[in-house]
Amino acid sequence: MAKRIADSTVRRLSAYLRFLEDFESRGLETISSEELAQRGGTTSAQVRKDLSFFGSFGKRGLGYSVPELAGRLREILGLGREWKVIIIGAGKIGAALAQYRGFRQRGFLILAAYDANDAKIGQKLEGIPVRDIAQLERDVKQDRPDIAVLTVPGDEAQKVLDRVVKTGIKAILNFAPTQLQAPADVTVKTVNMAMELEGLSYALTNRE
Amino acid sequence: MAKRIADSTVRRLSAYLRFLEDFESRGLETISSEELAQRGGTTSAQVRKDLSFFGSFGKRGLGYSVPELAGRLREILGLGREWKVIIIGAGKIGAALAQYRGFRQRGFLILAAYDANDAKIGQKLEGIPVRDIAQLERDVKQDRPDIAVLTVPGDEAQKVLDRVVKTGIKAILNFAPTQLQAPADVTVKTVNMAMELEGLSYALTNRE
DNA sequence: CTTAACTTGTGAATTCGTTCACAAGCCGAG
DNA sequence: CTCGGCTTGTGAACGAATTCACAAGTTAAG
Repeated sequence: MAKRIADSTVRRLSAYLRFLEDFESRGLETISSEELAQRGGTTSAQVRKDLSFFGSFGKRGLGYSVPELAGRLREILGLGREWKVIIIGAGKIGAALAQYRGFRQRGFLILAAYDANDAKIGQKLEGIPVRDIAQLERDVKQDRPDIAVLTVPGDEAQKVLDRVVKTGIKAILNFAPTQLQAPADVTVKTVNMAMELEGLSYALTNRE
Repeated sequence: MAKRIADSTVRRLSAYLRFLEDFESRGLETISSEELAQRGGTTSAQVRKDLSFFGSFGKRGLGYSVPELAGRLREILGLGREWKVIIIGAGKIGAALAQYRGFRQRGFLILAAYDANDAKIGQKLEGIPVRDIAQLERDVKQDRPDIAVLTVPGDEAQKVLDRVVKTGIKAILNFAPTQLQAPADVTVKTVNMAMELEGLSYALTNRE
């Protein structure tokens, strides 16, 4: 990939794909950048610019073929294959994620959850086996998961992250409300509810 | 507030506050923008610029007083008061949120959860009462919650949002993987796990 | 009192992302 | 085949956010 693509662009591509799938299921054949923009709360120029980083997929005067563009976006986003996921931390958030249908739907296969709590080890979490965190390294060597989801308490997150990174996993989805340090070749995305809530608090406090 | 503050700035303030609380609990008195920056994965100039939008809180040659800056940030973020929160959708994600300690810790008080499922109504979700969504309007009039958290399926989210907006609630935290339309005076923050996962998929697919 | 070592606060410069504006291409009607 | 209505793709203009760079203030030591 020649140019570095902005994070915001990738997020929008993800949103476009969701609308396209909606359109696809309703049997629509083509869609214009304008229609796509309205659904995504952006502008048609933005949509065209986003897509232009990856090629030219439309037909002037006509718009985009819905199935073709959807296919291209899946390809760009790397959704053409199955990604193997492990969840670390079998608490409430881990459980909520384990049953989240969006994972499987998009090709994310949850292999297992890991925890240090003996009462949980050996149980099932929404059908997914809970294993002893002690066997993490061995399992990773064998199962080769691509993504680790961290749902551990904030004060353990960095330590667990370091351990996960050492196994060679290159993508982390972190739910701990902590800024994590990782090597440059490891991608960490953090979902921080506390931060979002404080953003709402700020908005409520500082409005004209 | 004179100038409009960027979303990214507010998120960083929120991160700075977290570090400051950590420093505070360790009894440290002052901190430099450089130290704050390292913890937050940013630069000292960024830290100073962020703070400069709201005033000048530091002492040249010395740095910032930890307790003072923490207090200022709490004030700026509107964390000096209690915010009343309702959760709409008593599923797994709702349950995970209901038990999340971060809410109470930061002054967010969860009043109730709402659901349409008779089996859930009247139960407790982590100690929080689950009420009939039918009585939403009446309850809001009485309890005056500030924030609504939406944990409903994607295809119902817009409908539920419209209903919530009509009650006069001005701040929404949305967990449905859907782009929502709301009036300009209502702040909507969306936490979209599907989007984050696809961001990871993209990163894994397109690396040098 | 002077000097050296630090650190803030902030205009200026730069980089990054979005929007504008329009030439180029496509389609259908006549 | 030509014209009018549409829509894409993309440089150029713009605007927003980040980084630079340095004067000004603070402290401690001599």
